[in-house]
Amino acid sequence: MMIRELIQGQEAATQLKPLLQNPIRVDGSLSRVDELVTNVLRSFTQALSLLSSFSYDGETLGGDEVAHRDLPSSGENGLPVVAPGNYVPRKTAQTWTTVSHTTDDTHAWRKYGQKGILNSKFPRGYFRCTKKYDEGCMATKQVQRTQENPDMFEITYIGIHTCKATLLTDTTNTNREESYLANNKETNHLIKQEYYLKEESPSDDANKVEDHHKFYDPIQWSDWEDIEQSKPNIINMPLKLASSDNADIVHYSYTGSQSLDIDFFGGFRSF
DNA sequence: CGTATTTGACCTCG
DNA sequence: CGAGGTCAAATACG
Repeated sequence: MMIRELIQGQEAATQLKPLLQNPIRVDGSLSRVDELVTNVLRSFTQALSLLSSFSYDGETLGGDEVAHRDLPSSGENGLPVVAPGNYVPRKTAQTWTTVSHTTDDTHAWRKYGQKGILNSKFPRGYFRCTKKYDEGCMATKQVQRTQENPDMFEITYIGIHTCKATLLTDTTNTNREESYLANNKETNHLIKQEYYLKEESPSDDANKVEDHHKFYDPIQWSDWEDIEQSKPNIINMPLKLASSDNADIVHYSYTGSQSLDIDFFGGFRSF
């Protein structure tokens, strides 16, 4: 699978090269370039993800079973130690946490577990990307209601999405988790209604794209610029949803794969 | 009837 | 051993 990804990326880059060398741009070549660049990036991301997590479930790389125990954990700089003849299971997944009043984030998640957490009032829900088996996307998230403010969720994202972005698509299955994690179902119901209302509100075609953008991505692009270089891929950062009455996206933290820790607070206000 | 959720058992790691 | 994470059979959903 990893080889396939790399070959795809190589092919895209091969097709890209003449397009960039040719000074004469025929129409449509720009979007073609964009498409190819996207493919190249996607292939790299996917391949890297596979590389760093391939023995996570023991079934990748030809299904050779790799024992999880009795292996060196990890060397300095967090990189896996590769013993001769051994593939070392390593989960060096990027992780970031947000606190928000919604759990929606435009990706399709599937719940696979829930646990009571010691000293925590509320259970923690475990979600994986619905495309785990279609596209091998290993992204995961954990959702837990905060003690202090029960209608806020602390959401921890683990691993980047390697599946095709589901931005601006299907929203029917993505927020069911709310109903379950909810103490106050009415509140979530209201939020959900607002969510749909806003989504359907664009008046005319001219404003449609911008309306969507404003709604789905109320965090301004520039807010992320400072940490741009530390992130694996801006596409994979959580896109937040916020209703216009609330400015409650409170806290972001990010942990890169090279033990680069960033922790900062933002008071992002959504118009 | 296919897909998502629920939930207790199971697994892993400290 | 126990806390947290995952699996999977049963069940609910649409």
